Amino acid sequence: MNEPSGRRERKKAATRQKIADTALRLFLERGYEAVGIRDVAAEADVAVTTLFSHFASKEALVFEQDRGFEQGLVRAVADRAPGEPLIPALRSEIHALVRHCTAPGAAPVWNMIEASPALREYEESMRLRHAESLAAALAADLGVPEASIACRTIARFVIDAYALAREAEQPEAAVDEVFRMIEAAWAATDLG
Amino acid sequence: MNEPSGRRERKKAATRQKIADTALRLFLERGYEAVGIRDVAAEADVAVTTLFSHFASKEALVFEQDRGFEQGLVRAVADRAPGEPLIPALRSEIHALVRHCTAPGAAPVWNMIEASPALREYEESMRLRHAESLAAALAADLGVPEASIACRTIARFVIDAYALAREAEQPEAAVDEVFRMIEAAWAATDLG
DNA sequence: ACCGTAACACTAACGGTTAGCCTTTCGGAA
DNA sequence: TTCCGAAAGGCTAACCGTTAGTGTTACGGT
Repeated sequence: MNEPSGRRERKKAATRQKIADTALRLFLERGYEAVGIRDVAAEADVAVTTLFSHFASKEALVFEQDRGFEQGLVRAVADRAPGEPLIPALRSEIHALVRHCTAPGAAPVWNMIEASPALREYEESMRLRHAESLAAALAADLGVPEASIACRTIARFVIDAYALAREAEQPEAAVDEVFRMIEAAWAATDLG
Repeated sequence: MNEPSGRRERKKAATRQKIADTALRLFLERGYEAVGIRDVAAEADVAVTTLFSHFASKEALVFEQDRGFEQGLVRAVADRAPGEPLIPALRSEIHALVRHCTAPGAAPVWNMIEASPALREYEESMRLRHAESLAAALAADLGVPEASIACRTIARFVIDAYALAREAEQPEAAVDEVFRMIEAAWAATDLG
């Protein structure tokens, strides 16, 4: 009934990619707010409704790879080397994310995001989702109930580290500074 | 040129209050999404544009007292008794906020907020603003630069405590649990 | 060869938000 | 007291993101 591999899947993926590429190009050329959904759809040669069947919102066009970030975090916990302590594993994952975002080529996109309140707000709500996924992964890894306050707290703190680093002048140093605090917070729980 | 006290100010405040009261009443009666801005404006007997000159968005109608929360946090730092340690002062402020939100009479409003993604998202972005104000207050109180990572981190953590407590089954206990972690994080900084 | 359905298109609208422009009303200076 | 400037409010009309409703095409599995 399923087993995706087929022409359909390829076409769908191609359409999605074409929309995302077109959107990002237009946004960078003319500015995020100056480009309307109808512009993107027309330039990508798809209907507006098609665009929205691939992306839930205009902002989602910019954060196309959001899923990767989320899965990276979860895997940093679940798939870490046996015996590797939790917090350092998370720290290096956050380091990787920050490096990815501060890479030279990525500057224009992140400038655009910082210039748009709508995009900043969307990113924050995205991070909330990431924190919840991470909390679930932590709870699973530690064998405690999902609602565990300690897990949810650490998850939020880790996401905060990413957010704070992104706004800092020296992102890498900021990650280390915040993680020193997280390490202490973690040690203060029953679980640490 | 200014010195507010006048009939104009009173009328303006009255209009604002009337709009907020009407909006909250309609939202609770019919549900947040089922009530349109035009409904609120009509029922409050003002023009839509007038409504938007008092409130920046539909969501802002629900969080009318947002300012009070923000100032409370800042004052908890700035106006605390001389010699009183920082973190406990923040903890009792958060306790007060949580008690305020979990008060019996407030339940319908918070249920409504939890039921609406738009309102939840707005609340989160509101908290971001609060965290930034708190970070500034902390930096001022401690005599460190505004950009100080430690201040910004603690501010975020404190706001997280509020957010986590609001979602917890036992909000008061959650506040204490998170603040044990914050205390440890604070002690791990240069400032603590 | 055929059927079910996923992908896409088109039209219209809805609802929040804003721009442009005009009227009223108050506060304070002349 | 009078009058001017500005603030508050109003009206109209639109913009823009988003969705519902309704088809149409083309692919995949049977």
